Amino acid sequence: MDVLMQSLKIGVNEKLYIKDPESSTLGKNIIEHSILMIDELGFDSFTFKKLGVKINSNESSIYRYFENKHKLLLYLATWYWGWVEYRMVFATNGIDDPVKKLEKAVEVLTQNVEEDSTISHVNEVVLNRIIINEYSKSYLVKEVNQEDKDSFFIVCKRLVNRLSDMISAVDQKYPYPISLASNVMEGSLHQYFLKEHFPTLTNCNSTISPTEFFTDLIFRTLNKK
Amino acid sequence: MDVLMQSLKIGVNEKLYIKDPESSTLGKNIIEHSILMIDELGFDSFTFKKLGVKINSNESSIYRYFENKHKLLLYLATWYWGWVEYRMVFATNGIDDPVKKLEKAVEVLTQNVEEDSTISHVNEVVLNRIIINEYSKSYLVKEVNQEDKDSFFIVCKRLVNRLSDMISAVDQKYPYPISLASNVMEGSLHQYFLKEHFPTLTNCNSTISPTEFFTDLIFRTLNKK
DNA sequence: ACTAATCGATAGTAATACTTTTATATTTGC
DNA sequence: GCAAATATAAAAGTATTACTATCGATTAGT
Repeated sequence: MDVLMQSLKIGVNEKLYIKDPESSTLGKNIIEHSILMIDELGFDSFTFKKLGVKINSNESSIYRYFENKHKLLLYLATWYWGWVEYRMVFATNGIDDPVKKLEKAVEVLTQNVEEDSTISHVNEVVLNRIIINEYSKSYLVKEVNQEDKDSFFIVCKRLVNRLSDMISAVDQKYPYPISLASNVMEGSLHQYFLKEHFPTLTNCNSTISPTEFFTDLIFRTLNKK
Repeated sequence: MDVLMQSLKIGVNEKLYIKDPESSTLGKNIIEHSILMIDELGFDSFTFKKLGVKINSNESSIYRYFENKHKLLLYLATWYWGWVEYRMVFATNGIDDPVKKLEKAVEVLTQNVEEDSTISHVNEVVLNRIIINEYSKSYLVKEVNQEDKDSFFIVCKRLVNRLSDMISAVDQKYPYPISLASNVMEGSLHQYFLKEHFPTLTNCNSTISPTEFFTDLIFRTLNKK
């Protein structure tokens, strides 16, 4: 990953936290170890009490940063999509051919986060795993409409819109660009999940990647000029 | 819906319950009102205690039918997919043209459950809403591999395989039939969710249905003979 | 009429998801 | 370099959840 990334700070909606975790050592510790712990225990079994023990801090101190674990998950998800968006914009910037541009965008969005490109305290490889396993839980809640009004999903939405625009740039007549874009985003996470837990429900495996499947799907679907 | 449905009993894996809810009035009450209550409160806020109050029964009595609310959700989901599978097999049976057969299958799988075709105590319209909003939570858990071994997802898997076979029957050379099938199943739920809560992330609305989007997607993707 | 199964009621436990208070550090502003 | 402000740790407390266990009353089957 580019050196530029090391000084990059992904901006996250201020309503998602009480105190900015980037502003202190404890805050960064919370982020770093919550990622590892959610991955280890699963989001449902993860608690602030357990996290407090792990980082030698106190439950009540963590509550000064995040209202609850749901907000923390939203924070991590926003950070993740912000990071993906950055990489997507960076990777597609300057590509003039719409087909190649879309191809690159799909690649960034759907590719496996492999190399441990750890920026500071965020382990992106583990965070990617959390998004695959837990992201749906962040929006499949009764409060989703209010949370959308509070712009908690704005980064993810922007990303889908970017992809949709690139789809339309390839085929202006295609009638469902946004649905295709949201389908690729969500579907990609799902194919990774299937690959791991329900291998009989996907053709993706060690040789065929979700990127291949979705790239093929998109370009079969669109009429290239 | 066919009269035949009225006498139909959808079989559910016996490990999912302690006592068969179909075997008593209380059991049927649990099913009927848990569906309504999960829809109303969301799965996260739903508890056996609240359900007990609603049906004028006792928390501990409900525990005699289901180990916990997670198993109840798995039960409802299995019932739902069994019901969809039945309708899909019924609707596609006897269609010889692979294209028409696939078209029909996609229609059944992705169509909105509208008419209140209430079989006995199960309200399928509301159950469909629950599946859209909560189904992911039934498998996005740490125990998923063990639960898969216990065959909790067998009905859903069979359904995806049926669709995959119909895809291959249309285009034997298409390399990702299972991924396409699982993508349609999961993606369809997701497009309904977006339509309801994130309308800017989907082209589906009151005039364009998820069925249209996915039918179009599949037939653009496949080479018909 | 007897037996087994079913159910409701009550009580109890351990864990969760917080909130509040207080004492102690640490930082920073001057 | 010191006072004031801020941050953190520790402890205690509350309401709710997710169960488990026990017991007596009712009902159902034979």
